[in-house]
Amino acid sequence: MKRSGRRDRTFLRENGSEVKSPGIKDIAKVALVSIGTVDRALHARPGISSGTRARILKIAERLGYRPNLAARYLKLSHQRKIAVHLPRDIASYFDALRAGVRHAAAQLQPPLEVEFYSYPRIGLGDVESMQTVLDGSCDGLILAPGSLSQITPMIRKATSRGIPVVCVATDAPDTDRLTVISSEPFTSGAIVAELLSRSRKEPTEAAIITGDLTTFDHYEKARGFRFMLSEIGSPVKLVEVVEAHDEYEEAYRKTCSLLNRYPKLSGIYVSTSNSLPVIKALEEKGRLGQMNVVLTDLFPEIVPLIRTGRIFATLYQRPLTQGRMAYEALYRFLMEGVRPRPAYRLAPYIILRSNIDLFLENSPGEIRGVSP
Amino acid sequence: MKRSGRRDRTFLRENGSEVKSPGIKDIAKVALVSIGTVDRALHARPGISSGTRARILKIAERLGYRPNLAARYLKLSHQRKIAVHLPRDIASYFDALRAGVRHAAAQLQPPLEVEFYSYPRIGLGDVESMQTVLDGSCDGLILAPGSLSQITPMIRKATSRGIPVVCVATDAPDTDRLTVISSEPFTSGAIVAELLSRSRKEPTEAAIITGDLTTFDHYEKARGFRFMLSEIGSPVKLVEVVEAHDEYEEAYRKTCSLLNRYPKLSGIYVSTSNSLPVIKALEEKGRLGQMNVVLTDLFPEIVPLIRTGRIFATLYQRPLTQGRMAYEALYRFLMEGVRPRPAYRLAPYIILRSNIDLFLENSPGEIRGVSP
DNA sequence: TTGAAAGCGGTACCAC
DNA sequence: GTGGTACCGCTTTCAA
Repeated sequence: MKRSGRRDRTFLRENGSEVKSPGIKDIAKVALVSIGTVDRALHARPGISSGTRARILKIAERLGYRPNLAARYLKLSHQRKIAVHLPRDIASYFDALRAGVRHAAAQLQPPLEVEFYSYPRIGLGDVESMQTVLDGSCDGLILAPGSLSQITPMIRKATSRGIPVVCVATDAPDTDRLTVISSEPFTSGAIVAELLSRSRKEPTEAAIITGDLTTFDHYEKARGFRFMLSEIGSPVKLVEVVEAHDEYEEAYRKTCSLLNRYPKLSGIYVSTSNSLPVIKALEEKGRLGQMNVVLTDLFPEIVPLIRTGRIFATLYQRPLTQGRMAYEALYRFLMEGVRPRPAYRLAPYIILRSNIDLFLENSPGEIRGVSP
Repeated sequence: MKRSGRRDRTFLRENGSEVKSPGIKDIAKVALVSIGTVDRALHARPGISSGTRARILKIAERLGYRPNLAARYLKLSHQRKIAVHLPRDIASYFDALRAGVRHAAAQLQPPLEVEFYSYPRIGLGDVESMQTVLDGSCDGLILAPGSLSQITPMIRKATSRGIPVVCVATDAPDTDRLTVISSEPFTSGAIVAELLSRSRKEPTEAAIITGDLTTFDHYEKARGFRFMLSEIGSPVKLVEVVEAHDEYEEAYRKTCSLLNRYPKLSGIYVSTSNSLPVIKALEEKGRLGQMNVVLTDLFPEIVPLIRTGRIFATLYQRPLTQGRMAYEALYRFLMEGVRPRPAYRLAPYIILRSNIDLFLENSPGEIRGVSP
């Protein structure tokens, strides 16, 4: 039987007995130097001759030296601190994102100190929020860059001071942020186009209700939608892209108008979280349940609509995972010096009538599953 | 501006200055005892009067004592070892599961020592594989319980010796395994039924190709499929459930026969990984691309078929996540005494033409994303 | 029943 | 350039 083992802190001696994995003392003993010298060699510190350094490094490698992180953190126990700047709105989304950060922080030992700063909503209070923290001091930043023109220089300032910045939810291009974790909007749009097109032969009409096409995320969703329609030669025709600017009244009004103008409209894709006014309009016109409606994100009001099939699907942008990954990326960079990829683009989950209960079972509070 | 902080190892003194979080020394100082006594109190060790214990515990609570895990692990550095027993087949699935375990092991510090044991396939060599490890010694077990009748007593034996067992991929009911991490089969079947039914008005026929209906996982998928058909009043009629016993030849032969007998069959759900023979049969009969086909799991041969739309979808059972969660559950139990939920049921991912590339971008080797 | 002290494996600092 | 040593917070052992 094959037996492929993995030994982290122990290794097999030739006689087969297990011994503890080597530490700097073992290296020192073999190299006939002191542990101080070994330390200098391993960390490329000054005050050591290149000859001994090379010799020690080779020995360390031969012995399979791996530092004991517990010991290191114990000694260096100066707590690092990161700040998380996110809007309060939309709560269902950003609360989950914060929960993801918290979850990851509880998992990775030793934890970073995390401070949460909340401002009313994107574009309102975000700049001030970040300003206060830059005046103070912290070792890393997680934020959702809303008003790009104002946030971009702040990100620059932070990184120029050596403070790594991780963007979540949306990206800040042309900055040297450490990385970005976001749901991939183009794919979201493409998925919806595919779902709405599936097994239709006769031509039908669909519309998108979005926020603002100058927003990268919103634009990309529409682009992905169009792309997939043509890619699969869909019989669905996109008749309109409605910008509702994430306002309740505007979305309601424009949806009513849309439904009046397209009595045969059979599909709607709401590509932001602003879906409640759209549903209200559909309901009032008696067309909820008659059309294929795909939404974005999941919150309590949506659940019964999906359970009963009045809403076909919603795309869940995995805020919990985003938060967890943002923390992890920052953690590994701060604690281990590991640079993450420049971007992590998550595939959204497709939530349907058939799987929504499983999603709900796994989400509330418990986040990813294994926590208490 | 609201500022909700979270302090793990530091706390705010009344004057607002940050100090390090209290350790057992601080408790000892306040309680006017030695750190040894504090230790006895905190760990409910013998040799301490219940009076002082209560007093110390109260002080510890008041100070918000949280043990420094780095220090604890440093001192206790006896490495715990877990064994992972999984079949070699189906490699695309179980290799990913192993990778998930490895990934989690690299994340959670200090790592457990992980030994991988592989046997040819479920039902072949699994019992022997587990036997060897029970003879040896380890602190925990991760395994896919295949031949229930034989594995069940071994799980009993392990747990009776105090060795926790985590099941993955499939469950072993009526044992006291610590927990099970698996993809939810009933939901898988339900999702496929919903996908195949969507926006069909005229009656159509569908079939399931499965392994063996006496296998819980396979049975549940068929049950979920049937359930969702009736739940949504689907026009799709399930005409046959074919058992192919995960054999290539048998699946090919039976699919050919199926296609001959149902010339109007428009949907097929392959509920195990054994999809290649089915695809071959479809291709030879010229019906690949003509029908709605939904598969299970993702491996290289499938990718181009989905990209070109010849296969509608595949349900990905998230082996990486399963592996990661299994390790995490075992880790938290062994290291922190945290008991996991009795079962974690994962929602499968729906992979379509529109999102397959994003899945591939995030999967290969990099597993969950943030690792190097 | 309690106190004192020795490490665990690193890092950092001082003395040579 | 190099060696020696204190110390991080906790567990454990031995002595009182």
